[in-house]
Amino acid sequence: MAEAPNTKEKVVVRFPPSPTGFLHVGGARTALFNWLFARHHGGQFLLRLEDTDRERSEDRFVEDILESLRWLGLKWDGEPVFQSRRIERHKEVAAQLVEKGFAYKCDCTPEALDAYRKECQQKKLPYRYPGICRDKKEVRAPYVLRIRVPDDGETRFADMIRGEITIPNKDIEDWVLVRSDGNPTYNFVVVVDDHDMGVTHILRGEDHINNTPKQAMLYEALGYALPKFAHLPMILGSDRTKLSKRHGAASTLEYRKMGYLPEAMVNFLVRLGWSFGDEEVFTVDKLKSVFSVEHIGKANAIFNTEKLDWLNGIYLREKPSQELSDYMQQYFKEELTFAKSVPAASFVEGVKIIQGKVKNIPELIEQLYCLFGEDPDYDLTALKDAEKAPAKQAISDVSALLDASDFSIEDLEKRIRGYADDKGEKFGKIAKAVRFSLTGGKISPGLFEMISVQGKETVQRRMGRALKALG
RNA sequence: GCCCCCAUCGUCUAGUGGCCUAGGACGUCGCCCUCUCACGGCGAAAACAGGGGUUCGAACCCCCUUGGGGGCGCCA
Repeated sequence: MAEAPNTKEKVVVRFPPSPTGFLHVGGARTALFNWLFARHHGGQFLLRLEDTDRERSEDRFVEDILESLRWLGLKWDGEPVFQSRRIERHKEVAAQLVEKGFAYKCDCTPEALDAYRKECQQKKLPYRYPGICRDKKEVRAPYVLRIRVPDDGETRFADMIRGEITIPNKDIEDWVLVRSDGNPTYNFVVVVDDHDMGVTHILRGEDHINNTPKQAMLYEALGYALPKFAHLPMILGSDRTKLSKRHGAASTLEYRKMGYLPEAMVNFLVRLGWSFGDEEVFTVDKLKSVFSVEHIGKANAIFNTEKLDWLNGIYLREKPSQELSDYMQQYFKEELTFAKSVPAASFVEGVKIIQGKVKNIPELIEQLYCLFGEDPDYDLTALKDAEKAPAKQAISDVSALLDASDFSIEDLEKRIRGYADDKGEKFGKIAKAVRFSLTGGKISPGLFEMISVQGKETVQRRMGRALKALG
């Protein structure tokens, strides 16, 4: 049953990656949850590139992120916002903050602070900016802008997943709003941008919980309405730590290369931290109708691809062969050059008889190569010695039998099964010999389907070569 | 060290006080189906971290311990 989207509440969410690296699967899942949340509520899903760290931001990462989202089918609304282009606005708000007395200038040097930080570590004391410049009348450039955090009290906020979260103000330092070079920091701009973009709900990783009170103070200081927060459980690597570059194929697009279908990836990712009773397999449409934060869990999940493989097999099996062929032409063109001269219709037929037996696209391509690539090398160990002579006989008989066949599956089945019956042989034996002649080994798609797809010329040529190999 | 969050099979999870001798899924292992490989079917092993409460009754509520994760930047 499609649940009617809640149209009463306006929903605007955003996904704000920073283009300082590839989009890893944790980020992809955050994007997915946001997108699903927006689609479920008939709201907007905005994209913002947090590229204020000019040193580390790169265009290729922007492209990687956009391409990852496109691949997964997570269409964003409107044009992506580049945070770096909003710096004048950020400075304007910073000035307001100083004017209202919520922020002050600080000329402590990074070196001095580092030394103090080390000292704290040695003494096993918690480090926090000690407030040296809080009441200074005069500061010398270069200086940073710090927010004045109350010494007492606590800051609390509601989390849609975890309930109320409370953090004592004494544990929050007078953090930097604007760097000495004039560039604003993350915790500051994120508030300004989310407000300006009209963001109503923030779904993000649990690693941001500690940033939330800092941001909440700013919302209050600026008189902005506080959005609703939902801190998602994290996806951890197999070593149970936060996902990062060193976790092998952490980049989303790598999974495309590994031959996972986007629908499998989406299905897999959504089940990491979200559930819907006993159901495991979801179409995107179904997700749009049933997704809800209430079913998001609290505990971190380990990224383990066993279930992904299973899901991928399901989606591979179900995908219309023509669509799957097109998909492969789009993303695996290089790998398919061996099939250039194969007629399109035969290629699709080939895909059709293999797609149900593999769990990713490289495996599918490997099998297609067996069908359409170069003739195989014959692995004589595939047949026991005692099987070789009867196999030769069967191969040569079947080859002759095929002269008159129209190569339809029905006709092939009738002829070959008939031959086995006539000979008083088990069909399995004949099949094994024929399979060997066409593949050089013992594994193949269904025999008749394979023969039909390969066609008379290839089949008889390979049979001839097999006979030669058998001596 | 300080702060925050979390805790059910190996993994993803259902479970919101009695329906739980804890359900599903992946993976693993048997068996069946079968022209091979897959698919599919059937079955098995496999978990409430520990200790205290509260209650007639606790996987579920509270506290402590332990364990795990995250955060403590002029990164985002």
